[in-house]
Amino acid sequence: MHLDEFDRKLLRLLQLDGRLTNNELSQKINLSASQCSRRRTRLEQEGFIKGYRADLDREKLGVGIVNLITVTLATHNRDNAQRFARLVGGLPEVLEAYSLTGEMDYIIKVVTPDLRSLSAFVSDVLLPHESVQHVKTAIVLDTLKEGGALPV
Amino acid sequence: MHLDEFDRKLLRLLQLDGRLTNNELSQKINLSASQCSRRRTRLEQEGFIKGYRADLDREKLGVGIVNLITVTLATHNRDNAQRFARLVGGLPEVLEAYSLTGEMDYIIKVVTPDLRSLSAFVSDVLLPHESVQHVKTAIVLDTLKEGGALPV
DNA sequence: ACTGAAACTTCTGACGT
DNA sequence: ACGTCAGAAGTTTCAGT
Repeated sequence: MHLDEFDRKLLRLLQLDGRLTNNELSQKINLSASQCSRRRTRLEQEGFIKGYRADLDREKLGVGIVNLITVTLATHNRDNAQRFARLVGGLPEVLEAYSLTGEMDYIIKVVTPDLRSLSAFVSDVLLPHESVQHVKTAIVLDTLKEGGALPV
Repeated sequence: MHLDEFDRKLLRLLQLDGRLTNNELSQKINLSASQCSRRRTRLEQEGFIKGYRADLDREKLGVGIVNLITVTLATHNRDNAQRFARLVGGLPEVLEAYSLTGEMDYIIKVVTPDLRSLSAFVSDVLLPHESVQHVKTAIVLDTLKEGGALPV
C-alpha cells in the first residue's frame, strides 16, 4: 500500500517510457531485474498503474484539429447528466470530458480532421442531442504541453 | 508513409494496451509476430507512435484534485507568450496547456493534492508571474472520459 | 527483502517463398 | 510483403542469503 523510493522511481520512469524492460529499469534504479518485475506487477495489481498506452501523433493520423467545447446541459438533473455521459462515452472524437464547478458546465476535448468536420460534429451530433442546451467552441491554436507526467 | 489496415489495427491495439507483445499482437490481427515487430518499428520511426506511457492513478498518488484554469496574459505579444510557455513547461502540476482562439486565452489542466495547494498554486505561482494578467479557475467535479483513443 | 540463476517467453534478423 | 526459424534478449519463478 505504501510506496518507497524504488516504487516512485519506477513510476516516474514508466510514465516517460511505458515499454522500458525490467532489465533497463533495473540499471536505472540500481535494483535487480527480478525485483523490478515484482514491484511493477504489484503496482499494476494495486492500481497505481492503470495501464499502458501508445501515444500517437494526431497530425500524422489526420485528426490535427483540437477543440475545447464548453457544454451547457438542457436540464441539470441526474438523468440528463447520465445521458450526456453516455453520449460522450460513445463518441470517438471526444478524447476528454469533465464536469466543472461554476454554472455546472461541462468541457470536452474533441479532435477532428478539419474545421468542416468540427462544424459538422457540433451541429449534427452535439447540438441536436436531447441532453444539450448550447455549446461554446474554442479552437486550440497551439499545444504548449500535453501528456505531462503526474508528480510522483 | 501510407497506413494499411494492419497498421491501423496495430495502432488501435497499442493505444489500448501499449505493452502488448508482438506475439499477442500477431494473434489479434492474424499476422506473424516478426511482421508485427517490423511494422511497429516502422510506425515508431516514422513518428506515428510518439512513445509509450504508463497511465497512473491520480487519486492513489495523492493528486486527486484537477483544475482547469483559464489564463489571460498580461500582454499578447510573442515574448510574453514564450515566457508563459516556459513557465508551464517547468511546472510539474500542469499536465496540459493550450492556447485558444477567442480572446487569445490559454487554458491549463492542473493537478494538486488538495484545494489548499491548488489555491497556493494559483496565488503563489501563477498570478505573481510577470506574463500573467488574471486567471479563472474551475474545479473538475467528475471525469467522464479521459485518455480517449484517437480514431485511427 | 533482495540477489542470482534457471526455465520460459519474446524479439528480431536472415533466409526462402 | 509475408512466414519460418534460430540465436539473442527479456521475463519471472524459485532457491538461497
